[in-house]
Amino acid sequence: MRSVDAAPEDAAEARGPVVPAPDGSTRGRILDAAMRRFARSGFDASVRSVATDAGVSAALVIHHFGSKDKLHAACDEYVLAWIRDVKRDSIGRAAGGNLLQVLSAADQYAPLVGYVLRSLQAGGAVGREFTEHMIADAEVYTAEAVRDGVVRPSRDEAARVRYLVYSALGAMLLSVTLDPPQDAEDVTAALRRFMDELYLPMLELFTEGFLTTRRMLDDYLLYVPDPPDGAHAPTDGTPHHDEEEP
Amino acid sequence: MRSVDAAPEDAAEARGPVVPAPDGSTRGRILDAAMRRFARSGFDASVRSVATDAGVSAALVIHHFGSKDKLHAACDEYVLAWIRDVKRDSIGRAAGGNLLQVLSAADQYAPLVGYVLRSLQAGGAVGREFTEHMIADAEVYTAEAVRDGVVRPSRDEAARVRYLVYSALGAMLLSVTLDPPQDAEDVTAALRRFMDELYLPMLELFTEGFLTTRRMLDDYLLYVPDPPDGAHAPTDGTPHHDEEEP
DNA sequence: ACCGCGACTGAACGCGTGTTTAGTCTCTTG
DNA sequence: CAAGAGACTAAACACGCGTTCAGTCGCGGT
Repeated sequence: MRSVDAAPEDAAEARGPVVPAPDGSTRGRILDAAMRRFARSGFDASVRSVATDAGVSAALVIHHFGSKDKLHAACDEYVLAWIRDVKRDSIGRAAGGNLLQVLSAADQYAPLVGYVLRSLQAGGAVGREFTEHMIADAEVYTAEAVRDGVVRPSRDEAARVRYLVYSALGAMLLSVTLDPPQDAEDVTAALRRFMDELYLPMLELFTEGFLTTRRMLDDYLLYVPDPPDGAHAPTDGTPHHDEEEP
Repeated sequence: MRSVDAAPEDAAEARGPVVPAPDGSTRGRILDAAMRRFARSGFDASVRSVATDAGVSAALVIHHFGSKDKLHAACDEYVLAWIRDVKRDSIGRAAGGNLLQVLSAADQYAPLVGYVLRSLQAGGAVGREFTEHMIADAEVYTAEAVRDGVVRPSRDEAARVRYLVYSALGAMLLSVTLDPPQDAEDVTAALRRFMDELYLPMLELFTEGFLTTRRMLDDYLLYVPDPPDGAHAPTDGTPHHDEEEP
């Protein structure tokens, strides 16, 4: 039931889905249409609209999925399975915590990306789970990077990872929300444009930092003595109030 | 149906109290109720619900504002005027680009904060304008800070400011979206909690950076020769290629 | 050949929505 | 006082929504 369906897909639809493709069944067609419609128009899209997209009646959608909520849940599951597949197929490339970037690089994943963003926007299950997965992955990768000496250790690794993921994801979400692609079509292009613009300042910040003085950090460490992880005491950065600076 | 532009509006706007409080008029009460309802329940809240909140009939809401869209627009204007007031009264404190933090410190601004977040979430006019104002302010403040030597200069100041604002705002938005306060009431508490958790990694990143090596930045600068601001050449860092690690 | 069953549909139901209508009440004004 | 104007409301209207209903079609099993 994977990608066995070959003939009709190739001709009609531009590219056969690489991954958990809906089988040829009508139910699968409806599920796929629903996922794309939700990605494009948000979860307020009507059942009738996805029915039209799938070329069936609205009643049939309910017949197969029971209710709109269950259709939504089925889409969530479908998308999560798809994401799991993509991640398994591209381990390493999706490192660094920028899975969305990897996804937006290939247009075939456009509906996936759109769906994830819609779910993040609406606070749905997919958004939550996607975020937590990214945090979990990023924890592993940054731990490796710290061990290899290419990333500085943090006084609270978990908090840092969470901060980084929230910042990156949130910035993307905000960008496409405030300045949505007028084609309402591919968010991937918008995401790429966003990253082209903002990659340099991110890199700058990551390698050179932002502040020239340690004062704010030291003051904070003095004020709040113990971060959750007691392993790294604030003793490594000797808190003294002076500006070490050229 | 014509009564949209009324006289009392002029009076209220001209006086401009500390907070653009709604005058005693029924119209003002409706406007205030609508703003709070939209902040709490999003812009899908029904006209009838804000009418109930204001203690009037739904028809009267339409009678005073013409339509739901115009009510929404009036709320936007109302909130923007309020924000302008707050900013004028707390110049300096709202520096650094963390106006939302300042706002969430005082519970009296809870509906304001909620409204702004809802507008950011929905991509509304208030969200857009709020973001652009924050970027404009942050540009001024970081320019000062760079001149004073407490913040490192950037190869593209405008892009950096935009990146910082989008990251900060986006992270907050994502946080309250994915993990909304179950009371559906004060987002300010959620925002404070969010900042308590993530202030340390932010400070760490800003003073110490994230990467230990300049390789990624130098590679990028080599690959993309000229950032919009041609002032700072990438000559300061010597790019060298050794082993590869993302 | 018949039966049954699932896919499938057009039409309708019930509900909530934004908005309109017609009317009442209260005040101001000539 | 009469008349008008505006604040205000209950009721209704038109519409889109998710869902249900009754029925048709086609196909596999006995």
